[in-house]
Amino acid sequence: MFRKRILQIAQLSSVGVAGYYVGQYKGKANENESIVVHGKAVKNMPGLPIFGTVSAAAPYTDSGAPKDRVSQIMKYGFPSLDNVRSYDDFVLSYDRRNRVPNWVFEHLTKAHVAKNDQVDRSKCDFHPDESIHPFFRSQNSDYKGSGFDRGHMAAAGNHRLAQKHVEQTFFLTNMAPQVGEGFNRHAWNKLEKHVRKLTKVYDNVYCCTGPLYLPRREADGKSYVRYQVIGANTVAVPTHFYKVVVCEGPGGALDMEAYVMPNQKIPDETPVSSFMVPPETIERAAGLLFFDKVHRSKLHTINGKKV
DNA sequence: TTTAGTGT
Repeated sequence: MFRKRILQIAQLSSVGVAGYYVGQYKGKANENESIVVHGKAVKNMPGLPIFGTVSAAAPYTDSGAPKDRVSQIMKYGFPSLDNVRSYDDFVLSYDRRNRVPNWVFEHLTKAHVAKNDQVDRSKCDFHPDESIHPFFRSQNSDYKGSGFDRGHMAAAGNHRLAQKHVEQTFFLTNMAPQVGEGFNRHAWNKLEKHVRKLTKVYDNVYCCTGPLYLPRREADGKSYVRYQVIGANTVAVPTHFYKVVVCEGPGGALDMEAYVMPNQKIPDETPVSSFMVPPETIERAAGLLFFDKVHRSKLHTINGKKV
């Protein structure tokens, strides 16, 4: 059934994701499995930042090496630490290589998405984010004439509590090139509205959004990841976008939904639900773990199905 | 309604 959904997406996008995931989505979430870190078995506990930058940067002393060895090796600086940026109403990780976000995180409630006459989207302008090094910063000129929209990852309509909040969603750090007609302005917008509507049912909605670069089988039978880049700063045009949401009901019950949509014109009648995929699929493709602190067994449903 | 780009 999941495979069928992926196939639908693959057909829609002519992107061969199907073979990529077959037999894999059941493989995750074995919480009792031990993981070897620094030659020691470590229990795979949700929320333990085994793979995080923090642990990579922390000195490891069990080998008898000098405590400050890491700081000696890295004397002149780490090439990157996660490039996380926190704004007033959303948080993102910026992909300096592709000049688009890795992921953007939002917390939505009824109040955050409610209509607010004090907030005017039309007063907002797209701005380059000066906190990003100029080598990696995307500019409005990169998008101009490209044929692609500056597509919000954290949607402007999700941040209506204050004018300042909606304005911050217009930083180019929150943008990725999206097909406008039939995608950003239609199918993707429909998905964003669906997520906003979840706040009518749930007290809290946690939403993670980002790009994907999925491999596709080409004429020679081999798979390649191929994507366009635009502008002087070679901003990557993702092949797909994902959205993973966790919804918290009144009793603390958790439901998860996960979507992947191809960055292309999508027929208007296509239901949002046809883009549902197992969250593991996105995690494997993106190299990210979503809602790692939530034990998957605490989830009542994933994509509307009992776990 | 919300998502934007282009032309003025």
